Amino acid sequence: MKEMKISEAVVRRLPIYLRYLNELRMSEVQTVSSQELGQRLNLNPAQIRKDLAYFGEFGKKGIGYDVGYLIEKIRHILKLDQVIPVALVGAGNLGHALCNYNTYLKNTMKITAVFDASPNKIGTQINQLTVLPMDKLSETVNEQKIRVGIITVPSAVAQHVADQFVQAGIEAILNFAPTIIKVPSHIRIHQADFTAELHSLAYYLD
Amino acid sequence: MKEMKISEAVVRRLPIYLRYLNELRMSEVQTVSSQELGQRLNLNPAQIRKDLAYFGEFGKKGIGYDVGYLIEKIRHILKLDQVIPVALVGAGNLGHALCNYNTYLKNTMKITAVFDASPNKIGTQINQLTVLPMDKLSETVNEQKIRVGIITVPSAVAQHVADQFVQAGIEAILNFAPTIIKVPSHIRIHQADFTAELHSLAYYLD
DNA sequence: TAGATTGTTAATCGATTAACAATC
DNA sequence: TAGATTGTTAATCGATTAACAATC
Repeated sequence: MKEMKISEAVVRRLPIYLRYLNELRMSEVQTVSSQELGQRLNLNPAQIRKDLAYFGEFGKKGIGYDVGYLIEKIRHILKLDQVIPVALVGAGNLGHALCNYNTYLKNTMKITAVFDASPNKIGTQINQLTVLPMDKLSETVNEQKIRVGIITVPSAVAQHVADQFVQAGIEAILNFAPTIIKVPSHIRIHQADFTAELHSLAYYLD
Repeated sequence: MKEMKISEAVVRRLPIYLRYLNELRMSEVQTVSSQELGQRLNLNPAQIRKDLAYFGEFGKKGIGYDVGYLIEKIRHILKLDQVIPVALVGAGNLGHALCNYNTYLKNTMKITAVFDASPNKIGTQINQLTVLPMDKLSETVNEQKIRVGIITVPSAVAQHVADQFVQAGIEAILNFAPTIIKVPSHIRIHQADFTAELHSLAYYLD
């Protein structure tokens, strides 16, 4: 059980559980069943129980899950029981928007450095952060122990930015540019592809 | 074959194919094999052939696929051989960023109206669009035959905006707010959830 | 105790991949 | 013709769901 490989589908659901559990805690709900979770999140209760059971026995038979305890556990599983420093490259509107989520994400992932190639952007402020030039990337990643990189630059330069992230020693990348970028296999990469999302939506129109 | 149900996984890959094919066309590449596509997109060639075969026989044995022809076909399958008018609610940084994609998406989905509840935002310009008040939503959706809605408002009001979209007669929604919203079953909804994406990324850190 | 709900096994369902005849 | 590559079937793999004993 210790060394079981967890599927990507499971890992993608955990943050969804976590978010709703946080809402429940804010409403001072003490306990929740897989049934209630499933109802709210449009998921099968058996699936939720199975997902959680990969990591331990977090529930109580006949009762359900303690909200606070389950939050703790999922945060730990996702390694979100620590602040993970994040760098963002591309100080446009999208980069700006993402920086605003720092408050929302406060005790977990935190954007601690913003970069841009354009002299117009360098030196400007985004929230409390000063936009840095690209040649400070490697140095900053090291100093601040940044582990994750976010790419919000145009597609044409996304691969180049990814290469610089990899060079600098980042462990994972979230790419918003609408293009598939290549990274070495030890780097985790997720695609946040708004245009593909919209295009696949069109298929379902009548 | 006419009435076969296509899985969501297949539909999500089509825009990825389309995008790379467009790149190939720009480089004046005439023909591409499933092998080459797979290599570039990190997909199994058999999967690509199977995906395409759900919709017809688009390739030539021994040769591969004609780039221009396949683009035509996928655009048609995704209903992107027409301009689909889109409304966006939430004229913040994120909304602003998405409006900038209009150029990129030019002959397909097009944001034709932007709304916001805040008096500070109403009347301001985003690209060529004037930000409208929420009470113009229904009217505008009807007049412009808008079929898709994008939500870029805070989580707390996302459900309310979705309800208004549904009321106005929209067919599909792309929600950027980090919360699960509920819509009637005839409405297609996709989640563009940046925070969940980041959180699941953390799991894969060492 | 009776009712509720978990954790887990077994059954089902669906998606991916391998293999290959057809054919350009 | 020989080499390449499709379209498609069969095999494999994996994920979801149903069912239920255990137990709070």
